[in-house]
Formats: sequence, C-alpha cells, structure tokens
Amino acid sequence: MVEPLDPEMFDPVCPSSALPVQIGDKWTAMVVLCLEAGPRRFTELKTPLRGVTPKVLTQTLRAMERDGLVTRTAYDENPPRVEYELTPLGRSLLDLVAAARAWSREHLPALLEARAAHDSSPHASRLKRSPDSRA
Amino acid sequence: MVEPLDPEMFDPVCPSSALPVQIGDKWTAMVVLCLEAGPRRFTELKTPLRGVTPKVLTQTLRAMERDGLVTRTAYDENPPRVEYELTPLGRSLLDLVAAARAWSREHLPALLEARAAHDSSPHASRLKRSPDSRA
DNA sequence: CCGTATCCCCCGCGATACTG
DNA sequence: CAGTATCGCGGGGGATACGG
Repeated sequence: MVEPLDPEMFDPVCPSSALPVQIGDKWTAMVVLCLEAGPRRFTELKTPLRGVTPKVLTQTLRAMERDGLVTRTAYDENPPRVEYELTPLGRSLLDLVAAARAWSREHLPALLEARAAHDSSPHASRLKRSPDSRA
Repeated sequence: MVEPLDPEMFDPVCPSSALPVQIGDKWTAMVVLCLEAGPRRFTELKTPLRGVTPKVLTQTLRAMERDGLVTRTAYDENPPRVEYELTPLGRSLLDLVAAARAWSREHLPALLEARAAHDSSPHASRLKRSPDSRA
C-alpha cells in the first residue's frame, strides 16, 4: 500500500489555466501525477482533483485506458474496489510532466508578469522606420 | 535573412490530434518551431501552418505577444512588413517542445497501437478475484 | 501584405441527479 | 464505492468576406 494522496497536491491558487502546457485532456497530467507512486482507487483520485465530477474523471480514465496509459482493475468484492495504475507507457509521460512543471516553476512568473504588464498598459507596438535612402 | 520555411515541416498525415501534449493554444507550439531560426513574417508563418486562417493565426500571435513569448515589429514600408520573433521567454519553450516531440517520436506509435487495439476488440476489462477466505 | 469583421459549429467540461 | 444519465454552456477554432 502506498501513502495517501495529499488533498492539496494541486494548488488551486496556481493559475494553471495560464500554464501553456497541457498533457492530453484537462486532468490527464494530474492523474498521471496521482498515479506516480502506485495504484489508486477512483475515490482516492477524486480527492486531490478537487472539483472534478465523476463523469469527467471517468471520461479521462477511460480515454487514458484506451491509449494504453493506465490499466483498470476491478476486484470482485463488496463494497466494490477498482484500481487504476500507470502502464510503462503512462510512466513515460512522467518525464514530460516533470519537464512541464520545471518550465512553469522557472518561467511562469515571467509569463504572468508580461501578461499583467501588457493588460495594464496601452500596448505600445514596436514600429521600426525602414532605412531611409535620403541623406 | 534566414532560410525559408519548409512548407511541409508539419506532416499533415501525422495524427497530432492524437498527440497528448499541447503547448498553449492549438498552433502555439508550431509557431514557436517556425520562429526558431529567426524572425518571420506573417505570410511566411502561414505557409507551413497549412489550414490556419488569418484570424486564428492573428489570435495566436497576439496571445503569444501578450504572454511575452514573441515580439511584433511593424516596418513602416510599402508594402507593409511585419516580423515576429521569439523573446528569450519564448525561446525557453523550445526545450519543452523538443521534449514533447521526442516523446512522440518514441512513444506515440505505441499509444496509437494501443488505441487501435482497444477500438477493434471487445474491451476485456481486467477482473481480479479477491482472496477467498474459504478453503 | 497584413490583417479585421461576422457568423457559426462543435465539444470539452461542468452541474445535477440517480443506480448496481 | 464506483460509477451512469441528462442537460446545458462557453469558447476555441474554422469558413467566408472585406478593409488599409
């Protein structure tokens, strides 16, 4: 058994909407991260992915299963238990997700700053005078 | 002056729709790639980005400008000339784009194969029998 | 050449409610 | 617990046409 997921592993304040990198669908990258340490149950995934509805999480997981990124294992028990686990192919995305997060950590502030500056000022478009042939 | 862009630098056959990585908007990553070697004009960008309408390309470039990824320089000439160029921040995306392309080269075939296999067969969901306590 | 201006469609995503 | 069923919207993206 692995450690429980941190319910706050995804900062809701973080403007990931501004993040110019997306892996698969909206929640795919986060699911990959949640599954990094080992298999997880449906409800277990829902916790850190605050706000995701069961419908959408199911859609995401089904799509990932279809693409060979995760396996779905249903245990014949009561109450029902279903576990999702990254395949090797799914694990191969971890590097990419890490790279995206590294970029964000390093450059997202600058991007956000540029955006704020641009929004709060009359966009001074650059104009270059072409080389004038006259003296 | 830099070399002209290869009109076929983006393979239309490549199912990039299946590619689970997206940088910014739909065309952002491709624009970044087009600007790698140096400044480019609007029409110059449109060529390899086959199918993009001027409206959408403008939207993309404006968004990138807002985020500090590109600079737009208009030359006071006739006919008009406008050049777009990557900022250092925009250049910082090159690594990420390269990483995404590397992942695709290495793993996209497997993903596509998994998808095809899944689509053309009754999805045999895994079922594990729970440890039976009876003898 | 370098864009704008409209119109419109699709669908990803969410809200809400219900079931084996 | 682990989903399914419905409904609906918002907006990214494309088609088409026009302007400085």
